Amino acid sequence: MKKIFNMSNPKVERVLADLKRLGYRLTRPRRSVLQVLMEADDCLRPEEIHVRARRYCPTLGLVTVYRTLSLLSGMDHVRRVHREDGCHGYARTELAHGHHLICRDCHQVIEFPGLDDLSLLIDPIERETGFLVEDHLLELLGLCPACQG
Amino acid sequence: MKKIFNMSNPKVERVLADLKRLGYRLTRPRRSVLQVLMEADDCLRPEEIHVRARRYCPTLGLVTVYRTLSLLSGMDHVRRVHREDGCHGYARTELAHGHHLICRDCHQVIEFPGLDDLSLLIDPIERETGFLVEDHLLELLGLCPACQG
DNA sequence: GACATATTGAAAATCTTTTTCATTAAGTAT
DNA sequence: ATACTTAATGAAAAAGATTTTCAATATGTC
Repeated sequence: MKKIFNMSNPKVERVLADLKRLGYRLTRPRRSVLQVLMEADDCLRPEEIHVRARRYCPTLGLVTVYRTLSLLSGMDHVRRVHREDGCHGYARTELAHGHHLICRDCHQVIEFPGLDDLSLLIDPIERETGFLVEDHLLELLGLCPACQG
Repeated sequence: MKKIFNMSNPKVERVLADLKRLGYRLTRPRRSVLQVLMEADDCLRPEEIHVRARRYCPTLGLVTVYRTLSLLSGMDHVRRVHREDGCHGYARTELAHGHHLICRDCHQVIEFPGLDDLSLLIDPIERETGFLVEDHLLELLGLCPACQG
């Protein structure tokens, strides 16, 4: 297999292996999108991913970005994140655990970590509704420190 | 004031009073959108609101639906709800408190009530981040009882 | 290295939402 | 009631995001 660009990122490798396992081809466009997603520390819109990924694959089309995002989120390697402005951002699953602080003034989105255990909240709901809860999305809306002035 | 259509709904009346108080005109198109939102028990997409509201105002344009939704959500009488499919739904604020159970199989959205107090969760976050939290959106993703089979 | 076909990029189509602008109608004064 | 002022409306066009179509390309395999 020809080495296309530097791909020392183990997160990228892991997803590539999974794609291969499922019979998908490991193409240059897919690698480029994956590379961008795995090296990013925040969530990106498809257009932004397109711009960045062309560093690795200059012929990359926006359509392929959409298709790759759809594929990857189907496999839960990336996750689609709702944004206030109505369009979507994508982030690798580790990042997109669904905990956000969103400022209603400057619209910045801050991730906040360390809140994986919502079982106190979720357990009673599962009992009452019969729903099997697999994941959660929690967004807190308000004012960031800078916009409170 | 001429009675345009049956408007015994006190929720509608309350919002109309608020619109009036702020100097907005109580137009037939606005009444029709409001009527639909306040009689609905789930969240509706703008297109769906348009269809239903034309029962009350046959000349109603979709553009006005969008404008009215924007006005009403600015006043927090209705709230925009993110949907899996990428577009938005709107529901009166009581309904749209941001607590949803979403089934990944049949995509039904179930509201669950009675969870207004997330202060145990929110207080420490406010302390750590300096963020002022005004509202929250909590979505639980999983499988509804019917789709677990 | 050649082959079968999954994948791609470009263009066009779709769908949601916003903007523009001439027309209409709500609220107020007459 | 009638006239007046201007906020609000509807239609068309524009703008944006996303999907579909399809001929060309490149991957993994033989």
